[in-house]
Amino acid sequence: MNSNNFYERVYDIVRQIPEGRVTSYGAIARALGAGGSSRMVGYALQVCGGAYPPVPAHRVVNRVGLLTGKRAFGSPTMMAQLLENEGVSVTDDQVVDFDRLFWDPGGVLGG
DNA sequence: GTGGTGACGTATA
DNA sequence: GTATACGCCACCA
Repeated sequence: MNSNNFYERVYDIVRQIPEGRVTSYGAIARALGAGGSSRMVGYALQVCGGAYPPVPAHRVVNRVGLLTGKRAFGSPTMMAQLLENEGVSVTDDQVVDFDRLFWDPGGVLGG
């Protein structure tokens, strides 16, 4: 399994995020068994640039829908634009209707 | 091997 | 409800 590494664990889940949806670090962390290690999730996404297939890190935000990792895309607005490209509205670096667009990785992986 | 850091989340005052 | 402190654990020096 290529998911033996912690990073790929995160990548695998993030890539499961459907288009036009978003999720939180905590949800991903719990899905991979990290639970309170939500910080490691974002850390992994920061270096997702060397992962393949590419990881839609722009679909991952904090638990309030805030685009905290926007700076990891090279531009402070790139993350928001990528989301808008998929139909996700973003205001003030914050996802609109986050609760509605929220996607639970465990709800799919768990079957 | 030890110390510091971090795209977060939870608990406490 | 707002503000502060802690924990969590993998990566880097």
